[in-house]
Amino acid sequence: MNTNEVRTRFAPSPTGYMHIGNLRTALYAYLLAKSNGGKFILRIEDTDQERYVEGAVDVIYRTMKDTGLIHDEGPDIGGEFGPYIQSERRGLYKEYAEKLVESGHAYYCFCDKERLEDLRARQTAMKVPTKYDGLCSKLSKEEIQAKLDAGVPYVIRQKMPKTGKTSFQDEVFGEISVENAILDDNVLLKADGLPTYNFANVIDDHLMNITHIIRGSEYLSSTPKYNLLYEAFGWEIPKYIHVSPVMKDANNKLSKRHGDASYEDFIEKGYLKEAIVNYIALLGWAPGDEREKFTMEDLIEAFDVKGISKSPAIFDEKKLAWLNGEYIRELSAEKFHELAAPFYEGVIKNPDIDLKLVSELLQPRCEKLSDIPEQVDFFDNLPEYDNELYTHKKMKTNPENSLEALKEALPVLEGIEDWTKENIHDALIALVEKLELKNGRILWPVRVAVSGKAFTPGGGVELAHILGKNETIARINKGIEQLSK
RNA sequence: GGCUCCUUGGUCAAGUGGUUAAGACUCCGCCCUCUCACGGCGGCUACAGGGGUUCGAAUCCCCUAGGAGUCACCA
Repeated sequence: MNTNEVRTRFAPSPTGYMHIGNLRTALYAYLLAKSNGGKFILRIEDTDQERYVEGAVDVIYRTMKDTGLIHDEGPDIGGEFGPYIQSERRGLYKEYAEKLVESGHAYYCFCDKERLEDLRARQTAMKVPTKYDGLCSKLSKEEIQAKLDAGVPYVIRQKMPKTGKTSFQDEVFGEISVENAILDDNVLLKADGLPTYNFANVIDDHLMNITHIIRGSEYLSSTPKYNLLYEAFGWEIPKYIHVSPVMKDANNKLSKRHGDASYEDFIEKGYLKEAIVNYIALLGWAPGDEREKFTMEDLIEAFDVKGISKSPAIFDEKKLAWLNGEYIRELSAEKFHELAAPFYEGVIKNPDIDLKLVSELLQPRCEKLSDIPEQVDFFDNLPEYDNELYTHKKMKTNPENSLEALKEALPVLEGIEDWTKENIHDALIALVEKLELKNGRILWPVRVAVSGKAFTPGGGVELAHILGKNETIARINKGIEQLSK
């Protein structure tokens, strides 16, 4: 193995859906590895059996594959540092925890939940920091052995130094340093024999040769404790890259628990995965130049830890929508139609409507695919509309002259043999010229009559073409009829 | 509350002692135009506040305010 190789990991716990913040962390880890020609590892942290959610692992696999965050090692594909699921590594942590006990960096603790709760309650009441009081660290060897022999349940706690301070260099936040005295003697190994995150992540990151740890800034304050562990083992401390959370608004993180959209929700709404990846890459990271559109390859090439910002970023769906619109417009007509098709279902049932033509109209007019239904609802059925729709100041139209316009347009349309867009256009423009009017005087009333709406994708000519001759004539007649009343 | 951090327009952000303080989204206006959208052009809006240091501070230091994270046998 190349000892200089950059190795990063994404280590989610399978407790629910993949939310945007998680995905972004995974993205950054992937980008850091790939921009350095390194390896990206997926590790599932399922040491908390109580929070395990069935199917959550599959969501993780699916999302990563979908977005192109392809891992080089992981539970599903293996690798030389497996297993990559913490619960399958359970046997290995105990040995390390015991090593720490031997070297004096950890100790057995037999305190039960009641005592700990009581302790915490008293400390809270006294307005004193809540931390373990170290009672069991004072146990003699004999006392410990006796309890062990008696089968008293125990945990192993990390023994923190009482003096001095621990500091480290974070790649984005700079130097972070804390007084050792305030560090709590955290549980390393739980009574069920499984490690806590605090312990497992250190052991696993080391055993898996992780060189750069990218994770949320919520771990910033506990990182010194992890470093003490690395030091106790005599292991090399990895580089840390902590990233600030993605926020819903100024005060709240984006979270699935609060009903905020997950990756899959955005896909359902008709956002393109490329746009989502592109957008979240820019949420909390900037390339340093003015580019805004990035393919995954571009991101790999441009990514640099220096561009990661310290402050939290608020997720702005408007900007995502804009970016998504950019991606939609770049699609080939075929591809767009393929993606749009599901959104016509149940909205346009008339088999005479050529959906490909509808797609042509829609492609420059939607930011996300879910914008489609409301834009095309008039194709199947002409909505009820008010005659006032015929009034348009700029077009200089009103119900009276619109009635005249429709009456003029009707025979012209009826006279078109070959119902093509060009023919419809040319015929109506010829009429406009004959009557010496502005285009809008004829075309606006036609558009209103065939659609019954104030805004439509495309103009009267396009809509008439898609609706077909019979339906167009019928709708013009309907317009004439209701304007004549 | 203790500790660790954060703070450039409404939002994302560039910026590392000297700039008219970029750019993008949003919003507004104009152009294009048969509506809408696309596209083009233009505009509004920012260095949280107060002290220093310096010839000079968004950039360095201190204080204040606001915000976040963390203080579990969760991760």
